[in-house]
Amino acid sequence: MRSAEGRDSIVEAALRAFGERGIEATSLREVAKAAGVSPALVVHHFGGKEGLVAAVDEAALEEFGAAYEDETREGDDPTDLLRRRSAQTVRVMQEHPAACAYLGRALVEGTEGSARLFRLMIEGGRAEIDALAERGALREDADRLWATLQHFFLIWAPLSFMPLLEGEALDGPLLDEKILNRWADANVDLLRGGLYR
Amino acid sequence: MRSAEGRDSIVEAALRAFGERGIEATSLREVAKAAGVSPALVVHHFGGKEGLVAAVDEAALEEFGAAYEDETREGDDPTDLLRRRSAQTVRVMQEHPAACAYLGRALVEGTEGSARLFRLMIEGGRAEIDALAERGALREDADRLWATLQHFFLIWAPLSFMPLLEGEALDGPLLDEKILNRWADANVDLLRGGLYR
DNA sequence: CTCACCGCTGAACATCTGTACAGTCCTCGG
DNA sequence: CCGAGGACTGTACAGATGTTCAGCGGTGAG
Repeated sequence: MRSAEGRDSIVEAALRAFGERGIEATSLREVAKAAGVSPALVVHHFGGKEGLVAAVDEAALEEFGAAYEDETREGDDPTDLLRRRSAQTVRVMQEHPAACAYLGRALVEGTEGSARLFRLMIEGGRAEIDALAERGALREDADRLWATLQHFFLIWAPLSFMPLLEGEALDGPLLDEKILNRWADANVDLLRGGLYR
Repeated sequence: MRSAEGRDSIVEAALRAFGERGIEATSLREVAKAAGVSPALVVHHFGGKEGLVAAVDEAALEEFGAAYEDETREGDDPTDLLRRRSAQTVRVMQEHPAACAYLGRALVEGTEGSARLFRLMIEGGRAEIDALAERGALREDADRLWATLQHFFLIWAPLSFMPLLEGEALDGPLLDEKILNRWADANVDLLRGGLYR
């Protein structure tokens, strides 16, 4: 049973195509052609486009989650935690550009997997904020729900707006190392001390 | 010539439908039915779907731009400027929910009008940041390009992620007054002083 | 060997999409 | 009154899309 060969190539091609052109905008036939496979095989393996999207969601989340292993060491000061999380995010995005691009799309197209990702990010982010708050590192008047969402926006909005950014504001690919680092530094600065006096 | 009647009802219906379900996901026939009009009339007036999207872009941008009149008075301190801009945004979003929802969608679906909106927001935001910097209100080490983009994300990401937010994180419509105010306050707090110590 | 199984395909199908076209109704300038 | 023009419609069409189905070929268990 070398079943996985065709299946995996389909998921891989779909991940890439969905991430680049959008999920709804990409047809089964395009995915099949990119995977070097007949459209019927996609249906055979996944039952239809809906099943394909679910499988791609699964694959992207798994890849992302595996890369985003928790490296937190308790006891560090909050600025370090922020910096470490930031560097981690940069690394994940660099090493898994296709999965990140796909998830950025999925978040605004509303797939089921993206809702799961959103819940995970929100719950994890909230927990971390609460932990920082207990250590007295958070402004005591902070709105924790919206603080969590702000973190989420600062991280994911660039991915969802990627075409716009790359076409109108940046001078290169968002997932380029230099740009990614500038972005991450700016986020840390904003979260730590704001922009204005 | 009461030409505008049918035309306007089509644009209005399209704005609403595109904002709710997405542009690509909404067919000409749905728009026509919602406007109480035949699909052929849409083609007659706009030449096709592409033309419709352009017209809706135009209408949304005009509505948004007209509502977002510049009320800046020079000489105020930066915190006031931030608060005023914030209140202004809340007001615009409350009073023009359909246009805002549409623009949020358009930004991630990449219509031509959305690119124009993006450029406007970026240029305007950048100019304001530069002005604040000249008055010494900006952190001197701030990355002004990304600071501009951060402003943009904090304002527009919630609109683009609206279904996700309302389904998973908020306990009501994003464009509700209370929620909108909490959001705006959180943004001002973050931009002024960051979240952490 | 053989037979069931499974990955895989080509062709066909119904449906939905955007669009074209011929023609109807109404209004308005002459 | 009349003719032109434009808002508007019903119908039809070509193409794309997701999906179905009968069948091919190779592989592994009995």
